[in-house]
Amino acid sequence: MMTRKTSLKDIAQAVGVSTTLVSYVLNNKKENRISKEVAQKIRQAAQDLNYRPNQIAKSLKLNKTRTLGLIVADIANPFSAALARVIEDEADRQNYTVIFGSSEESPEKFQKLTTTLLNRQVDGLLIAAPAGTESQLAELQKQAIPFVLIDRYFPALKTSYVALDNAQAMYKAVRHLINSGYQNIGLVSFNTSLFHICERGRGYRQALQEAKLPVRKSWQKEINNAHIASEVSKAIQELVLGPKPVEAIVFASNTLTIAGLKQLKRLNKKVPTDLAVVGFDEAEAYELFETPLTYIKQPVQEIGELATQILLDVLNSNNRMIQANLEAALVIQDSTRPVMTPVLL
Amino acid sequence: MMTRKTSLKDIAQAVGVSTTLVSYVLNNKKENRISKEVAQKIRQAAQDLNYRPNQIAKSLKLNKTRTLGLIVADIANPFSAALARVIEDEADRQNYTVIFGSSEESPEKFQKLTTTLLNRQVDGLLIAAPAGTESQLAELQKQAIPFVLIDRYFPALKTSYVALDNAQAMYKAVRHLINSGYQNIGLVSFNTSLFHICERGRGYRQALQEAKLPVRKSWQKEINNAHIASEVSKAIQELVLGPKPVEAIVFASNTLTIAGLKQLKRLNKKVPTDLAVVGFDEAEAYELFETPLTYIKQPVQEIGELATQILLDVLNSNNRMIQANLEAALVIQDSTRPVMTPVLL
DNA sequence: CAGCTATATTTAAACGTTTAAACATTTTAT
DNA sequence: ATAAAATGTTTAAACGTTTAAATATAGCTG
Repeated sequence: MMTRKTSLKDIAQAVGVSTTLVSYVLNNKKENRISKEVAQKIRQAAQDLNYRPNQIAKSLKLNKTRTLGLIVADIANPFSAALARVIEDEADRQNYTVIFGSSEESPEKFQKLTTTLLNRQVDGLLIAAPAGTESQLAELQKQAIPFVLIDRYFPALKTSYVALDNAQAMYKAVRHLINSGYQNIGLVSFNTSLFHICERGRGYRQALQEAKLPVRKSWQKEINNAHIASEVSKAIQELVLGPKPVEAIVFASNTLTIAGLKQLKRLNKKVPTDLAVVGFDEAEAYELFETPLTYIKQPVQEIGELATQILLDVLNSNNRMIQANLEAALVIQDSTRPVMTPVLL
Repeated sequence: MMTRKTSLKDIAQAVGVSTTLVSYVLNNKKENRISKEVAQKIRQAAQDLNYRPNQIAKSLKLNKTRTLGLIVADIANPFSAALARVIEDEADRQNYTVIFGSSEESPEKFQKLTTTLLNRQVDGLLIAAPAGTESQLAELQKQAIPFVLIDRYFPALKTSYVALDNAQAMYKAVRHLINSGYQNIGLVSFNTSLFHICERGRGYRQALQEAKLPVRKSWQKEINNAHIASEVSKAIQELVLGPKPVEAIVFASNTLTIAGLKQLKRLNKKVPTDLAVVGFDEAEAYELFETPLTYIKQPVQEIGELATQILLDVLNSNNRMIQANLEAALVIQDSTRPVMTPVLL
């Protein structure tokens, strides 16, 4: 019953040649040396026996698995999911398979994941690193394991990465708000050491400073990623109902944006009448908000493709260390409608 | 430089024993036979040399990869993403790795994916099958490849599956609408041969029939999955603005629900004042809609866990063919607020 | 001390590939 | 006619594991 899968040996036996010859034919090697008839017979037999090369054996021999490991921050996050999809596509195009895992922002889970993936002999890694994993990455580097960081990176670490120009992205958003007549602008970001998030804060402050607007500590809310719902609710409440209410809020991630919009809805604050809002990232959810949202759009496609390409280049020893900070687009919609100036009224 | 990874052989050499012994020690086999000191020395050496077992070699030898293949319909869909996450977790708990791919509902892509995954010698497959893949599944079955269907299944195919009790789920939703005073109820579903979707239609009709309400063809919209945005827009328009407008709409998937809500917003129809709505599946997006949505909640966790467990049981030859139709919950919120009856006014 | 048992370790083959090198046969050149 | 070159195919080893079977050594029994 349980017929074993056909191997090169089986084909060799069927045709009456050596497995070597079968291997050569099926891999199109030494083409000029092999007689047409035999090659034909071998191909026919392979087809007849429904031959499927055993990638495991191949991997063992060649010490290459044509498999990439992908570690995302949280596969349930649409940004991660989109990235995973792009990377999977690009890898597939180059005949690579992707194994993925989600670190849930935990350094321990991250450690475990890299171990698992490396045990499976992935050829290289694409990593969205959680906070506090810098030393782990340095260790990988020391072991000469090829990897490319995506989305997040550590300025002190000399590695290839593909990320956003986060400061610029946020700067652009805040400039847009200022140009649209908003002056009291709040920020809802994370309480984290992650460099890319800090950069978003920096872009926000830089835009305010350049416009000679005050940079208030109380308007920069830092949320703990583990308690988004409650902390964002509180933050928004303080921003819009406090003694110095803001005229606009800019968010530093899609999850923060969604939590924020929910709370604004709950507080019955109207956008942009009561305040303007700029979201981060795209999300289907935004489209169901009362007002079409102005948001910072990340080039997910480019990030995923470039990162994959860099990694594959490294694997094919076309060595190149690349540090890319791609530019975000600001999609301007009604949530940041320009303020009617008193002069015009 | 590029130091090769340490193998059993290296450890054996370091300690001065055979690789066999190293293998035994590191796998805790023949424990009672091996001298404590040697075992200790071997373990120490393994640690010192940072030994990582080569899973590829192991797989080749044991003809088991401890890898599951997961084929989802579309990883960008939150339902798929959630499922992937649950499955990944459950597999990981049993020390299995998951390789996944997304068929995008295409039988060709599906074919390619199964081939890829099988070439990588996955031990078994978890499959959300696209329409038109029944024969491919039958073929897998013929080749005695262990798999479990998730979410979708084919009644004619004797396979293990874990899915929803789709008819029941929809029946429940429509009954709830009827009990809440709605009589003219529209359905937005897919134009597909997929059994689980058809079942949703059946549940809808059954509820209407039992309540002696007319079942109108024009109230059952069938959308082509490739053109959701445009076709749902049109369907909604017809349902709410046509000669016989409906009082309620029930959707047959999360994507349809989101597209529908967007259009209702565009048409400025108020829920539940102008009409009631029942969504399918959960989605973060629902929470940003003007009205908290009544929706059919799938037990994603259970589906993923059960499917994985069944597959693993099969792999451990605790054979069991299981066909599970799990029950959905109806989360009742404001979008189906009971109609004020004239009597009460 | 022969024979047995228990304990500790090794030998050798296998999993399914790849590939350098060897071998055998035919063709070409001189 | 013979050496050299070209053509076609095979041999053998290797990748890093696992594991049945063989072997070696010591301890015990009567």
